Amino acid sequence: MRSELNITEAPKTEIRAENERLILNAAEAVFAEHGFRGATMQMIADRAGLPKANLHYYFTSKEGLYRQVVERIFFIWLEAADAFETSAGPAAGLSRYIARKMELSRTHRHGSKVWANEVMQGAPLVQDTLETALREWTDSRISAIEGWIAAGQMRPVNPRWLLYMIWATTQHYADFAHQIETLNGARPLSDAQWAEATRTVCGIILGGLGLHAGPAA
Amino acid sequence: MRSELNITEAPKTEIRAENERLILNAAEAVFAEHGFRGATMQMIADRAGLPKANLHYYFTSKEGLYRQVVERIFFIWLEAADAFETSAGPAAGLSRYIARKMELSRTHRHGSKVWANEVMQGAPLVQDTLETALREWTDSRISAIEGWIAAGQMRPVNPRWLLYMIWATTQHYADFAHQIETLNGARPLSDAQWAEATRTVCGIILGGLGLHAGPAA
DNA sequence: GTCTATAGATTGATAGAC
DNA sequence: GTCTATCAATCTATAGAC
Repeated sequence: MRSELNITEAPKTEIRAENERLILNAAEAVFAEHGFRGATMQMIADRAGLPKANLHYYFTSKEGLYRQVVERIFFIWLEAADAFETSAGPAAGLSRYIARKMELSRTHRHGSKVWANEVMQGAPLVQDTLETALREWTDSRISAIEGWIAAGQMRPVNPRWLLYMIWATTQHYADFAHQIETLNGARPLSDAQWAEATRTVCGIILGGLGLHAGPAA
Repeated sequence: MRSELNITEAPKTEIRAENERLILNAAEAVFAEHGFRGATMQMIADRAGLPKANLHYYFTSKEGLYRQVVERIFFIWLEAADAFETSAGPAAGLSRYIARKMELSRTHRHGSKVWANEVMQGAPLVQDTLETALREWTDSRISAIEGWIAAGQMRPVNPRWLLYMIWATTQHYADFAHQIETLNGARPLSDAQWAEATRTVCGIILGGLGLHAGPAA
């Protein structure tokens, strides 16, 4: 007595995973452009190609959806943080980190904008993350840079302003992508332009620290 | 037959100017935090300490109010652009421009955020400004920098990525002020910290271009 | 799991007493 | 010039047929 149900394996779970991914991607794009309050569930639904009610079937509320978008971004940020490897010295460590962050600005533009929006609004959601995870990560890298300076491996600068400079410069290519593309004749940056921008950013910062630019990867 | 009216000179005009200023300042702060769609007239009214209806008495619509806020910011941006004086050579020209932009990030945080929000949303309002005024200004400074490079006054880099780097780094101190202050123990940067950050930014960029840092003013 | 219909709250904007 | 009351539109969220 075999029924016609269960023809595919775990159908409900697959549909759920696929739709959640669809909605999360749409939400990321809409939250990126309009911020939390400016975004509407209707915009997100339209972008996902689903009726508005389906969003509330998969996510409890607008804030719950936003929270998951922000969490996803934070894990991507954590992954990029690993590129800041301190064991190979300042030139290699900094240039790998800068290159990785430039890559993320190209591949995860929306995520960067959502983070920027969240911080500009006073971090109502990620305040504890700033105070714990980001603070610890920042302090540990500041110590590493101070070690390099003490060892005479780079010019003495306050590591904090150096880190902010790297964050600002790399994330600018995501957050201000529209301005950059407008000044580029309304076209996205080409592969060659991304590579040159990355090389220029690495070159100026490393040069400013008295280092020779390492391989941009 | 002297009436009790007209005791002060031009009372209506003074009241109008004062209230418009009050509303514009409140609107700039609210638009900075929430973007155009996320901001509400009620929030702006509360911040200005006025009933909501008064906003519509002085400004025709939410969009009209937003437009005036953005225009005010653009004039401030224009003023900063003048600090990029090319006649004194790269070290003086660039360091004065960087110092002026850092100063603006400190004194006009909200304006910078409104601009960032507007660009992140795809510049629905200032698109023509990007294509005309900003493009012309950028092209003229790129030419100036290319002149310095041709004269052997600085290391050869693509001037475009250099300009983006300066914009990104300086505006970061306004747009991400909340993150910076959180990492500073929930306190605003002191005078000394602002000065040191400005010196560090100038030092790294000028050093990366093979220049000696000029006076940070 | 999907989708139409709609409830309940909030929005931009205006009318009209003061 | 100020401010309460209110309208029409839009928002988040849910109910309930399919």
